[in-house]
Amino acid sequence: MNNPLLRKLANFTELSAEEKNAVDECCGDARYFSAGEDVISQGDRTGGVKLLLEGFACRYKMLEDGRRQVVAYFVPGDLCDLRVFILKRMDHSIGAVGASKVATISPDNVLRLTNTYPALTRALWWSTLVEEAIAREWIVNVGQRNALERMAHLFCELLYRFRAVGLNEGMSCTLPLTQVELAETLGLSAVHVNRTLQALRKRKLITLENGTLTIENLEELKAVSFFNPDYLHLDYSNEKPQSAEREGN
Amino acid sequence: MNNPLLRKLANFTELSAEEKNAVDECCGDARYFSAGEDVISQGDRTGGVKLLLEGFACRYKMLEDGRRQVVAYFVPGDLCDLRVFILKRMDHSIGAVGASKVATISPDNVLRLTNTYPALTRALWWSTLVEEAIAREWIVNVGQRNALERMAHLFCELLYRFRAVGLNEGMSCTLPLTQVELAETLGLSAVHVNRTLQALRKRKLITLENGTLTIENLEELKAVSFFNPDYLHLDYSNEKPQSAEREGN
DNA sequence: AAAAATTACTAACACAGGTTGGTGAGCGCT
DNA sequence: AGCGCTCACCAACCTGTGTTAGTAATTTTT
Repeated sequence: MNNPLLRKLANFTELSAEEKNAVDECCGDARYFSAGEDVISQGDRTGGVKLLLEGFACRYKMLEDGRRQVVAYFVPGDLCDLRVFILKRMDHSIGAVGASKVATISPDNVLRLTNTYPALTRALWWSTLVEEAIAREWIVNVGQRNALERMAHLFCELLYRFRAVGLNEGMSCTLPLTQVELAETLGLSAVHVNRTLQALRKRKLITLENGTLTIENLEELKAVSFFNPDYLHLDYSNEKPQSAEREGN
Repeated sequence: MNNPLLRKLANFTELSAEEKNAVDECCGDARYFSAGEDVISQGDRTGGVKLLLEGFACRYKMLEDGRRQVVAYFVPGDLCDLRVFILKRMDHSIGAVGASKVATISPDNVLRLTNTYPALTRALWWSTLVEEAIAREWIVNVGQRNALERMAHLFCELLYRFRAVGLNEGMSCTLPLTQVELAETLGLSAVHVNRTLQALRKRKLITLENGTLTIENLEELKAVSFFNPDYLHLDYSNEKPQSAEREGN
């Protein structure tokens, strides 16, 4: 089964074959979006829940004067809030950052799944709680950390998240971000993003080229950014660090 | 019925007397916390859901080097994430800012309520979605806005939220925040908070003294901070601005 | 009622990060 | 081949905000 949502949920619990099938069937009709295209725009009526199957996407808000802030990234397997359809209109947009494949799960299907499978429901709630925790950590990031720390922290987070769905290659992952987009994510100017990237490269912490991020020294990158992965709640069985390439921390 | 949670949910839907009673009964045993005291601390095992009944509280995270960031405020009627008990440990703390009264609703009661009353369940989901939307707006706030805009935006938000539970007196509300706490909320230094407060006072936009915030010119305060209340989703019946002292935009 | 903390507030200086105005490489058009 | 566009990158200068080091007024503790 290579549904990235199932790979993600496996970080929290084990699901039965029946549950996995039920999820898979809901991801049937998917649409492709090209880089820069909006999946949903601010002000749209809220429809079904979106699931990113392939690619890289973001959630962003615009200020009236044109400033833009990215408030979340989606890696494959990420759902965009399970219950949005309760609200009337989107107060922000979802945009494809790289070319992406997105499935839409209808409200009916969400209700059917959550009414039928308690273990699956718990796993889905876990994923929304993680999403909220990430948002909080981003507030800390822009509020307290300086440019270098912020960027280092973001890269740590993204590596962990790609790894959680098996989309890393060792310490590398595909990350089709421009420096302007990074700036709009970190609350910096594009020029300063450039300076900061160079500082990270000079310190042999990362490389970022051709849409690929490689972390050269994860321990050091975590240390300079005060990165503590607890907020990702990837601790499968009672409070142990996740499996795969398990780390200190 | 003067349960602040019910007053808040009334912004989204009308609940039956039975549903209101069911909620009320779950708020029975409450505890008092004094200013500065932690309601829950980072690392604690997650227990029941907390409901702020009176006072003012915050959610905050600490960095290892002592920096602190407030990532949310709670006004009476606010629940602290409906489903936290799915996670094992708190990745942040909840602290009383002013003296506060907090009820604890057990996981069992949450499950019972949501399994029994669909309309109530929808209203509770609405409140968690609003909480998430506020977190996102805070990312925008610290990421894109300068000191004056940030502070103005926060004060607008708080007035709207106090008003939604009937805890305003016209353009005033009780806000027992020190300048240091404001600094830790807005990602500024305490000194700059002081400067910015004075700028807001000089421009006749607000006063803040003795723990009371008064907004002297809401329209202007909204304008300087690009405040758009849509993200609070207080639109009761189809897309109309809320009642009470209804405003433009 | 004295002592100790906490809080609001001020001034002078320092610096992180923003702004402006560039260059050149790469890439998809026609 | 040439045009337009995007992107990474660079240098010089400017400014918003942080830092440090205070004073004075309140509040809390003893």
